[in-house]
Amino acid sequence: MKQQDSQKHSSLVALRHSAAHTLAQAVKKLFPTAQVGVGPATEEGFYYDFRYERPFTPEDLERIESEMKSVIRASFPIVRRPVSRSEATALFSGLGEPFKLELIQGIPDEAEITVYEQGEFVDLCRGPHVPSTGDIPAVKLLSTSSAYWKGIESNPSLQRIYGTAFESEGDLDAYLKQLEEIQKRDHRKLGKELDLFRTLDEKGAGLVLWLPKGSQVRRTLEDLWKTLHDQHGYRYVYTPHIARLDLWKQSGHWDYYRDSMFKPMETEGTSYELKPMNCPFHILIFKESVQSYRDLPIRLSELGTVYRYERSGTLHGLMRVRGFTQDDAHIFCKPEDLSDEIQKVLALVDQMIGRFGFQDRTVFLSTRPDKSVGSDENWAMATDALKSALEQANVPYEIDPGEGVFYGPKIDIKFHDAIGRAWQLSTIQVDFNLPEKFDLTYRNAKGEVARPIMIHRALFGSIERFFGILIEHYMGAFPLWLAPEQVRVMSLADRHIPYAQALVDRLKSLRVRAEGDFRNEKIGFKIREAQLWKVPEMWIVGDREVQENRVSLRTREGEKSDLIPQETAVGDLLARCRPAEWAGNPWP
RNA sequence: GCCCUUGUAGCUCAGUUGGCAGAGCACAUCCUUGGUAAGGAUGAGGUCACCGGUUCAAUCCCGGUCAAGGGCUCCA
Repeated sequence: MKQQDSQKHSSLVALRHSAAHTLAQAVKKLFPTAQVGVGPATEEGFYYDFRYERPFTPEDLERIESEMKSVIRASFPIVRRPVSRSEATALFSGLGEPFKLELIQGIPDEAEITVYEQGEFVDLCRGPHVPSTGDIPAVKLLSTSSAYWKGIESNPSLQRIYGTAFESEGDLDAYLKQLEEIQKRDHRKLGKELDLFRTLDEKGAGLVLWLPKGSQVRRTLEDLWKTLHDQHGYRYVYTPHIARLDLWKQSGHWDYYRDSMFKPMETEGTSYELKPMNCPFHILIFKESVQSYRDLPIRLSELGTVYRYERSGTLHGLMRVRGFTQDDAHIFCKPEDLSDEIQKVLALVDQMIGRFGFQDRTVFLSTRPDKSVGSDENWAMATDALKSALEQANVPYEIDPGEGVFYGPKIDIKFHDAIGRAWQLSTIQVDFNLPEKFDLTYRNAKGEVARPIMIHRALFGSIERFFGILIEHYMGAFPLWLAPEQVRVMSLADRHIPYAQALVDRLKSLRVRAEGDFRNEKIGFKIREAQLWKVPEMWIVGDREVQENRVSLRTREGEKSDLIPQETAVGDLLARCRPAEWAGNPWP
């Protein structure tokens, strides 16, 4: 089964790669002065880069696509031909393709050089390809953008044309449906429609305004987070948003992280810096409060808001912002406790994230990067501790070589949402660098001075980003326990308002997030509106309900149950509307 | 930051080949008191992102700035 999957995958790669060549062939035919860059298959399709005197327009794309289809109809055989270096150089200099010549120069001496020909088009390429342009059953061009030659900013800017190709029209249609689905779920669109958040834009790009409804969701998340962290032995702390630049020099952030930090601000001749991370403050708290091994491990947690300078072009809704709140914690422990502490974090990750209904989870262990600090022994010890924790917790994982942070290795956990997309949420990072920089010590059981190890960890990653992910995952329809408005009570006519208002008041006093819609509108109108706001439950009140102290219920999904006694409805709601940790306790 | 595209009412979007700015929804007032996704009427609402230039006249043409969208790169 696995082998079949991988065969299918590699044949799709060849198909898309051939589609990319076909794209280049079509562009060269319609725009003979265009020069070709590279054109690989990607995860979801393919692209090809061109240098041309003007940008390609959507109309150009249509013409190019129909030209591609005629190339496909012509069924040109795709022929592989090994060539000598001098032959290749002569060929592409004759064609006036400087980028291809540059690629040839980059091919090692001993490597074979091959070209692939289809009709009048020839491309430097190592393959593989499908046998004929006729073997591309379904292809579509999607968008254009710019990209630097070889992805280097100082290089010329090329125009990239994106497309995708599939084994069948049906597969292509399914893919296009998925794209539509992604657009429907876009958290920026839903965030606006549902009044969840706004970005400051002209008043501050990359900064988030949490509107009341979004703030309510955040509050529920944060309350639950704090409850779980209390239960797991963390101590909650608050730290400032700025500190003197010296702190960031001592921590090493100024050396290693300066490009992502806002510029320092001068006050009374002293430089202050906006915090990009919470860790140095937690370290200062450690120094204030720990002296003995008996105090360890100490777990300091904070929903700490940090500010990082992100280049303007990279900002994106809630997913990439300049001010965000980390669900942060730092665990300081004895070296021998490291693996144990990591296992505890893994368990907490599952307990916290497990309730959101993500499909599954993949775990990556990232090892030492090129740019890093610390001794080989420390890196080996920390990496081993992460491995042994994963193995003891029976968590399967993949190695991500060189993707660790500069101060230590890390575990990254990705979760798959309702439509299968993977999001990196939780991260667990071992750090032996900061404890040294700040000379953290404690007395061990033998009375010796020892150095603690530090673990940085976050479950959500950033609250802003996690909220964005949740909006897309749930398509704005938050589950009852998380919904900003849980119940909307609606009056049928004005004479029902006193009963309905009393019902809302009762629910509010029980800490249910209930609102009333008593406007002078027909019930159909109110229901439509509540549906559009994705309120999970609608409670409808008319003559029959008032007379018998009942309510009629309708859920967001359209299920109805009429004339439920109020006591039953309220009791049932209380049992469902809160996380299990708070069951039976309306005042978390 | 760079390339391309875009910026008109609270929202979604028309529009003017340069001559007083338009719709739907939302909002306000009134009529209607209606049983599970839109009852009706009236009204208010805009420095056409911002700054400058060309012109008798600029929302429209030109330049710049800011921001958003799609990418490159980077990442929570």
